[in-house]
Formats: sequence, C-alpha cells, structure tokens
Amino acid sequence: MTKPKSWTLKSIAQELGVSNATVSNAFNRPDQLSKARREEILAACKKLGYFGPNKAAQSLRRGTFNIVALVLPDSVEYMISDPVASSFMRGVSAVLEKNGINLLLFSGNSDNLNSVVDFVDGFICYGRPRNKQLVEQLKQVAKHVVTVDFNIGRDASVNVNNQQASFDIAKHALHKNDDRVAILGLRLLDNDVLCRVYEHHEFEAGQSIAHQRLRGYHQAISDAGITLGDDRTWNIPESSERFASIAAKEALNSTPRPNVLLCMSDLIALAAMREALKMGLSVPEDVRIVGFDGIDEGQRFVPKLTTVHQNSEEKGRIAATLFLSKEQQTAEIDYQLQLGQSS
Amino acid sequence: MTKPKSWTLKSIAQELGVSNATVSNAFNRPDQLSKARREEILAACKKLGYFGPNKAAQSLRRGTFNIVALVLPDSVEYMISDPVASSFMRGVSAVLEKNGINLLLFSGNSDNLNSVVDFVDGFICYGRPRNKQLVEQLKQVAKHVVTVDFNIGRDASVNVNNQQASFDIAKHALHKNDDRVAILGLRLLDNDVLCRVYEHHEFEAGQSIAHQRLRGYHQAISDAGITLGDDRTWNIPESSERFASIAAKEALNSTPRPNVLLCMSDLIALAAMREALKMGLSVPEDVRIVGFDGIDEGQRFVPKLTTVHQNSEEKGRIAATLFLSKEQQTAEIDYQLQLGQSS
DNA sequence: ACAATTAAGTAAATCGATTAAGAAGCTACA
DNA sequence: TGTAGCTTCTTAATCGATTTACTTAATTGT
Repeated sequence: MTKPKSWTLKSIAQELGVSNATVSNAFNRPDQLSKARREEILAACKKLGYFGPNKAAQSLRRGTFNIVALVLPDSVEYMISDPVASSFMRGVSAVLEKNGINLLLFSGNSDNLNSVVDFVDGFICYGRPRNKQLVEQLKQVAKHVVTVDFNIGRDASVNVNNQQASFDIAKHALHKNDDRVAILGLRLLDNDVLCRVYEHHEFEAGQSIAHQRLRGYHQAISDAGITLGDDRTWNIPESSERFASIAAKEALNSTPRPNVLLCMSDLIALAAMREALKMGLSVPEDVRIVGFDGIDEGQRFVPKLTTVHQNSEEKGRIAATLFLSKEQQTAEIDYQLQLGQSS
Repeated sequence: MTKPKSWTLKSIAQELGVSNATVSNAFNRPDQLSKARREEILAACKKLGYFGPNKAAQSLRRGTFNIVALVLPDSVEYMISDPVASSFMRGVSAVLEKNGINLLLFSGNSDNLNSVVDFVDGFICYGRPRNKQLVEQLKQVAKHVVTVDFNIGRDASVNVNNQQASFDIAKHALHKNDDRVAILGLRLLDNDVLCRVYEHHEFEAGQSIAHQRLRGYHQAISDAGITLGDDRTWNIPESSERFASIAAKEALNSTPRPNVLLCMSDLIALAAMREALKMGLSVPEDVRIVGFDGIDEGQRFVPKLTTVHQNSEEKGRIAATLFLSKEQQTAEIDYQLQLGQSS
C-alpha cells in the first residue's frame, strides 16, 4: 500500500478519485456538492484518518487564524501571577473560548510584534507594554487592535476612569487637613527602580495609569486642604510583595510618619498593612491604608482592605467582545469603592 | 506608483529587480549571496517597509511554528486563577520566552486538538485534561508532547511522587491511633459534583493525581493503626473557596467530628481553616489541617499552613526545557514538607 | 591558455490548502 | 430540436514563502 501516514487534501482526493476542490468543498461548502457525495467523502476521510484541512494552510489562504494575541504589559512570566491581570485574562479567555478562538500570550517585553503578527487575527493589548517599540508597532499594525487601560487611537479601547476613581478613594481616606499622606505608586517611572521620587514633571501630563491615578490623589489631597510634601511619593516598579514591603517600611519610617497611605494596588496595600502591623501600628487608628483593584485577598484580610474595585474579569469580557465585534468604539467601564476597615 | 502597501517576498523582489530566492536568502541564508548584495537588499526592504518573510507562510513551508500549546486540565478561564497552575505557567513561559517561543493557551475542556495542532510545534500538557477525547488525541498526535503530572506514554513527562508526598504529610499530621481523620479530596471523581464519597473502587487503581494522593493518605492512616470510616471522604470538584468551604463545613460538623483534615490543596486547606476558626475551633488544638501545594497565601496565614511544597515554577521550567530538548525522558521532581503551625 | 573549481544568482517545484471560472450532463420549455 | 438554466464537479490560479538543482561568471592551478 502507498498510503501516506498523514493525509493531505490532495492525497486524500487522489485516493478517493475526486478532485481537490470537491474534498475541500465537502468540508467547507456543503452547497457546492451533492449531499450523497459529501457524506460519502466525509465518511471516507474519517475512516482513513484525515481530520480535515490543515489549519495552517487554510489560514495562509484565508488570512484568518482563529488566534488572538493578548499583549501583556510585562513578561508573561510576571503577569500571570498578578491577580488583577489574571482576572482580566479570565474574562478574555472566557469569551474567546466560547467563540472557539485561541489565546496566544505575548510579552510586553518583546521588542517585536513580528514574531506573531502573521499568525493572529489581531491584538488585545492590556495596559501599555513596557517596551515602547511595541507601542509604535501596535499603532501601525494592519490587524485589529483593542487596547485596554490605555489609548493609542486604534480601533477600540476599554478604559476605567482612573483619575476619578483615585480621587474618590483618596477623598474617602482623607479626614482632616493635618493628615500626613504618603503615596505608594506603582510604575510611576519607566525604569525598574524602587525609589522615593522627589519631583517629576511628566506626572502632570502622563497618560499612564499610574499618572492618571496620581493626579486623582493630588486633586483629592489639595481639595482636602493638604499640602503634599515633595518627598512623600514612592515608586514601586512592580506589584510584588518584596518591593512593596521595602517601600512601605521606608514610608512608615519617614518623617513625618504618615497616617494615610495611598497605594496604587491592593498587593501594595496589603504589604503595607503587614509592615504597619509588624511595626506595632494599628490600622486604621495609626495609619489608614487604601488600595486599588479589589482583589480577593484584600477582602479576606483583617482588617478588610478599603479599595477601588474594578471588575477586571468584566473588563476582559468587554475587551474580547469588542474585539470580536470588530467595531470601532471606546468603552468606559465602572468601578466601585469597596469599604473595609483599613481606613 | 504601483507600490502595494503590504509587501510580499515576491513583490519586493520584483521591485528590487532580483529573484524571489535572493531576497529569501538575504533574510535566511547569508552564505548564499554576497555580503554587499545582502546588505543592499536588507536596507532596501527596511526602507520600503518590508519587515521580513511572512511567518505564516514560512511556517507552512518549514513546518515549524515557534508556538507551543500549553494544554491545561480545565478551561483557561478557570486555570488562570489557580495559584499552582499559574505558577507552573510562569515557569513554562519564562523558558519559552527566553527562547523566543510563543505560548498558546489551550483549554482542557475543548474536544478537539484539531483547532491548534496545525499551528504549533507541540504540546506541554499540564495534568490530565478534563475532556477524555483530548487525551486520546494527545496520544496519537504527530508532534512533540510533554506531559506533566500524568503519563500517556508519550515523548517525555514530568512527575512528582504524589503518593509518597501525601504519605509523608499525612504521617506528619497523624499523632495517635484514635485520631479522627477526614479527607477533603480534589477531583476524585470525573464529574463536577461536590459530594461525600462513600465507596469507589477506581480509587485503588486510578492514575489521576487525586487517586495517587488518596493512596498516600490511606497508607499513612493504616500505618498509624487507624481505620478510616467509609464516610470520611469528600470530593471537591474544583479548588475554589466556595466549594471548599461547603465541604469543610460539612466535614467539621460530621460525626465523629474530625480532629485531622487531610486536604488535597492549599486552597482547600485554607478554606477549611477559615471555617474551623469561624466555628470557634482552634487550629491545631481542636483540628489539625494540612494542605498540598505550598502556595504563598498559606505561608502568610495565621496559623501558618503545614503543607507539601512542590516548586511548580521549577516544574514548569523543567517541562519547557524538556520540550525544547526534544528528548525522550521522564523527570521526577522533588517536594518538601513545609511545616507550619496548622498541624 | 585551458580545464577545474568556486561563487552568485535564478527557475521552478513545493508546502497544504481555497476559490473563481468553466466544463459536462441533465431537465425544462417553447 | 435548440437553448436556457441548474447541478455537480474539475481545472488552474493563488496565498507567501523555502529550497533543490541548475546556469553563468569569475577565479584558480598548472
């Protein structure tokens, strides 16, 4: 027998004594051949072990892939353990899976969209990718792009009003005009450094999430009649326990000792709470701490964390749905203050 | 001008007045043409905005894709928020990213590998996929397959000795021969039901992780001279707070009230601890609780969780490395007992 | 100066499919 | 009977590349 182990459209057509096109049509366009013929062919294919047209070839020809790339702000490795990001991914994958579309994870550290652009139907980009070259490429790429939590003027985007939300939560945390505020910021700076920031003019105009949130804080602070010292802001390069603890400890030991800590993520806020408790401070009596995100662990912590809850999963669902609809539009999604005992 | 907006190898070759092959060689086989010619061509391409050969076409021709599918045991949506699974993914993606290989997430619920098999270089399969058809397909697929935490006799696999580990942790938890033991099992049954299991003969021979662990528990229990009642085992269909709490509550209210809870995951153990504390029981005085996995939250909990720590990230790295090496081999990886105050 | 070797580049087959255009056979209707 | 209209199926071009085998031209050795 000269049966090849792995069939192709061509070889199977030959075997069955029909043309290429007929087999293809049997799989893709039932109206192009008689019902009898079609069933005969499909049955024969099944029997011989040909499971349908090769998807890679199909995709090359058709130009569609059934794959969407999820571009993460940072390395996949790092992002996958971030509760907020993974919640977002959950929403995205739920919608895609339901539509039979596969998800390709793409690192925001890569310097070239090129390695995947020819394989995907488009991009869902969650937060501004760390590598700026990627941003430029995303602006120009000839496929559908949905951005989330940032904007590059592409097809569609999903956003939360970070400034307003930060304003709200800060306003809630601030009681009197002699409150001593410190800010534990997440990725305020481009580089990876953990540091105390003294002055940085980009903050006033920056479009990153961190800058938006910072403006919300600043507005609430000044509304409360407080003057924020120029040494009251820390930059934490990634939302990890380790970095957050160091920054929190430093902030809590700084003079004047802050009695309000505005944290740009729940992970940071939780680390700060642990440090505060370890130092014998009580929360919220000695120091009020608020977070951002609304992760589960914050709600289980004692005292329960006061934070801004944004439904990241919903955000993911919306982003994916928007992607699938191929519509051009901008969605703004809701957030809620989640009041705990930490402030 | 008749410049097409998006170049192809062919059109760019025409534009430059050279052959197809020469342009291809300029990108892929520098030794096949003069240095001068090559640089001239590459420069021209850059200038015209041709970023290199289309990857999809390249892949079709070459049969390699630079994509590996990570087959998860359950839906992507669900798996991405599981701390152990995401830790594993972290390890995998770290290695793949370093090697310029992209990661495609594939749901263990899908009933057809077909939708991706033609797009990937192979599969890393983390745990037995929920859908059994997938398992059959994985056995037969003509691409490289590495399985983790289960075995189908394919190219390579990575395993932990679950039975031994469970034996060890159970032995540690059991003190006297009048200990009253209950088991909170994870996915002991195929179906999605939360229930108390009375008898199930498959347990004795099953190869799933849950069955391996169960055998370890049983062995330690009988070694300790304890007879396990046939109504002391619960099946929890997924490692979630909700299900775990219900099962834990039921177990703790059952007669005789257990003073040892063997939990097949940390998430379950943590939920059980919360329920126990809520009921006014003290841990470990009234009830000793042990988990499995070694997630971060367990180490932060008060009392600190006693558990089996397996380095999932390392497991991921090993799986990915094994995949890349294309070797045929089986790796067994280590585990450690992590002793806390919960037992 | 002539054959042998090497270098540089090209033509054409191929990867595995889709699909527009057309051929062959059949029915129907005047 | 001739032609119009359907069905059903096939031929051949195409998607965007890679690669083997071949042609030419230049270099080398003697």
